[in-house]
This record gives sequence, structure tokens and C-alpha cells, in this order.
Amino acid sequence: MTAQTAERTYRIGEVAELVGVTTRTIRYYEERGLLGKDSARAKGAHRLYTDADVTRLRELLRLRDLLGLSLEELVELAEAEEARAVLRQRWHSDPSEAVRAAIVEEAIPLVTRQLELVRARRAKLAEFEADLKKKLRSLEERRRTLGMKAG
Amino acid sequence: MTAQTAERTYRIGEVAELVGVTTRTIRYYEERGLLGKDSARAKGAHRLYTDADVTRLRELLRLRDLLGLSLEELVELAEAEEARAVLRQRWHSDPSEAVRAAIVEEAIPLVTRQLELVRARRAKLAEFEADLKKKLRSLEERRRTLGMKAG
DNA sequence: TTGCTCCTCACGTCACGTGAGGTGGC
DNA sequence: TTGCTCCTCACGTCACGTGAGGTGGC
Repeated sequence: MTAQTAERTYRIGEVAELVGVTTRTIRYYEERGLLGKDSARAKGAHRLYTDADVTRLRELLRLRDLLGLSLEELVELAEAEEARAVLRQRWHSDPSEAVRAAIVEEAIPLVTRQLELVRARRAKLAEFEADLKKKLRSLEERRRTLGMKAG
Repeated sequence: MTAQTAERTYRIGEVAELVGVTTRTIRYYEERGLLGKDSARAKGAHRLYTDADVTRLRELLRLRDLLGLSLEELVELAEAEEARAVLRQRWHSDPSEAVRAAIVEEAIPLVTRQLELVRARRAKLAEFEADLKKKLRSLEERRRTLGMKAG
């Protein structure tokens, strides 16, 4: 919780290592509109990322990996993150209460939807785990039975 | 728990609908060696599947969807299922205790491995769920604060 | 100036999707 | 015989992987 006022930036290779993907993935996400294109960047110039970009990318990857969403589905569900990024950047520059309220109102149903998806996944995994435990106990029971006859 | 002795068979389209994939996926899995190739099938003849095949396919898809495994990873992890399929088919035709014991011994560590992967996934999802709840509470708190000032 | 990382094509790959054109069983 | 489902190519697509050849900042 230290006051970080110095806007640190990262190069694409640093970001890739931080979040555990390749630079290709990051450029591809930019192509598909999942990461804000820096329209000020000259053709051929290096891409630069902020801490907020790294956070956003981590959230996208978590949705992708844990929920198995396509990039198209990510675009929809990640608008909450988009809104939050806008919120973080504009919170100070645009002090309008109405704008802040609108951003929050938009974000809530999307985060709620994410929460629902995560819960549904957890339920399926719980069922899977129960089935595997049952299977394992059955196998161990058979092993004991066979071992008795063999030994 | 009825005694089903009549070996029902299914066509590829029936299997596809039962498990929720396309026929292309089933043929592709056969190509990649995930489903036993029926070597007796003539070129151009229809594929026929048993209940055991449907069960095996369901297990493969669960590993793919819930754990996000590649088909190559499925090949490794699904050998337990392979063994179990062999077990089901040979259990009566080959009464050798040693063979049965060997099949069970091979299956146990693989099912154990699956169980570990499922637990790790569940833990990650639990963490994700906690973060989303926190985020949601934070948003609702902000909404109340903003609402108070606006109203 | 020398490395190192970055850049933009652009073709390859994995896991299928999607017709094209033809054959086989109720 | 008429549908319906199946068959085998074979090209398309999504989400990147992987060089090829070249430019830019400590």
C-alpha cells in the first residue's frame, strides 16, 4: 500500500514474462482489441505497458484459463475490466460524479456474471472430484480383493 | 442397476448428440488415437460405438473442458481409462488374476494424478471467486457512496 | 560499435468447423 | 425408390508458435 506515483512502464518482453505468455499472444490480443491500442505509437516503435495494463492482462488470462472462454467471449466479459481501467485512468482527470456512477453501474452486472461462471465451474469440478474419489476407492478395493487371492 | 446384456451400439451421430460434440470431433479423436480404432471396419463402412465408448468419450471431454488439457496430454492421462476399458472388455474373457491386478495397479496412479489436477483447479477457482467477491463488494460500496452524494 | 530486445510480415500448427461429392442401411 | 445418416477428402478458422529479415534504444 505504498503511494506509487512514478508511472513505471514495461516493454512487451517484460510483460510476457510477468504474466507467463509469449509476446506473440500479447500482440494478438491487441490485434483482436482486447488490449487498448496505443494510437500514439509510431509504426515500428516499441510498445509500452503500464501496471494497469499488466493487471488487465492477468485478469483476461485468468478468465481464459479457468473458464475456457474464447477471445470473443472475453471481449464481452472483459468490458467490466475495460470500464475499470477507464475508471482508474479518469477517476482523477474527470471528477464528474455522474460518470463515476455510470462506470460503476456498468461494471457490477459484468462482475456478477463472472462470479456466476466461476461458481458453475467450481460446482462441475466438485462433481468431477467426487467421481474420481469414488473411482479411486473402487480401484483400491479391487486391488485388495485381488491381492488377497493372489497372496 | 438393471442387467444390460444386449450390447447396444450407437452410430456416430447418436454419440455426438449424447456427449455434446460434433461428429468431426469424434473422428478427429480417433485419428489422434484417443478412441480405439476398429481395425475390423471396412473403408467407407459406418462406425459403431458401445456404451463403454460413450463413457470413455465423456471422461475425455470432462478432462479437456474442466482441466483445459491438450489432446496430447489427454493421451497420457487417459491411459487409465484405456486400461479400464480393456478391463471391462477382458474381465470376463481373460480370467487371469495377474492381468487384472496389473490393470488395477496401472490405473491407480493415473486416477490419482487426475484427482490432483482437479483439486489444484478447484483451489485456483476458489481464489478467483474470492477476488471477484471482493471486487463486487468494493463496487457496491462505491455505488452507495456515489449514490449518497448524487441523491 | 556491439548486443539485446524490439518490430513487421508471413507461413505453420492444433483442434476442430464446414461444405463437396458420393455411398449405404431402415 | 426416397430420405436420412453416414463416408472420405480437403480447405477454412481460431489462437497462437516460429522463424526471416530488419530497425532502435541502453
